[in-house]
Amino acid sequence: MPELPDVEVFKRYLDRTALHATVREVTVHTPKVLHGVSAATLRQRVPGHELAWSRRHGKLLFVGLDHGPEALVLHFGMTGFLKYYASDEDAPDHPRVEFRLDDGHILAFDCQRMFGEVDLADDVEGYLQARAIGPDALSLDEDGFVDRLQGRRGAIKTTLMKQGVMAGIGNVYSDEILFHAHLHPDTDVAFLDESELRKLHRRMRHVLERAIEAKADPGEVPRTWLLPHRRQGATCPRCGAVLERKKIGQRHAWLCPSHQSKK
DNA sequence: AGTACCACCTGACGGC
DNA sequence: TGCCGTCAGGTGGTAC
Repeated sequence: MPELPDVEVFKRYLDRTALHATVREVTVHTPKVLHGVSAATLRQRVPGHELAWSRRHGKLLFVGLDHGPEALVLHFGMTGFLKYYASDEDAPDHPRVEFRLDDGHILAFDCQRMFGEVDLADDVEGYLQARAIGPDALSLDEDGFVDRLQGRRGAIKTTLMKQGVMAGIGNVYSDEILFHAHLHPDTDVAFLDESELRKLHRRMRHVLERAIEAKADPGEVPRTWLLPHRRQGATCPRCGAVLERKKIGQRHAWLCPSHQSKK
């Protein structure tokens, strides 16, 4: 479930491993994960270039080729992650695309369920625009956040998860943010006044930043969070009420019914 | 603009 | 033991 915090962790992993290495060879084991680019194009355009810079936007990770605008695009779907390794015995279970590097290591894009995507972008801004991806959730200041949400309607959970509204929040962290904001996930955005939206923005920032600090690891986030307790029969770490699971906008939300009351 | 539903895909898990 | 249905989760397409 790679959402913004997970992808930020992947970025930092890349930055301290494969970044600045030069690609020697690209091997596409599963063409299905390629979106918008062919294996032939990857093999033709990537080798010989340095993985020179990285940029995360929402759930997307861009890896720049040399110091130009062209970049690999990695989207991790539900089960994707990166692995950098030198020896075959350290290879992950489902390497879909492998980048053999000049430092003797391999950078693999692993994705068990193949919902992830690998692409090649001419430049970041154009790519985001073409895919109608909104601003990164962590790049929004309070005013920007209010601007993006005001005038909309529909469940707040669904709205936070729309990548065109803002990028990076998925099923798990939308629940976490709303848990911290004491808002029921089915609350209509139109019912939230400006001060409530500002408060929600502060909760969102706090949750995303703290999750990154915890390496997006459910075992590392505070036990007072919802995240480690999303399972049948679990109780709210704040008040002891039995947690509820509810379908909202075709997704399952977890919430505490006692302090996330519906507005 | 928002909602609903389906499809994609694999592996884990519960029920019988 | 083993088969089968269900679920997880992000996104995109389509119809209303």
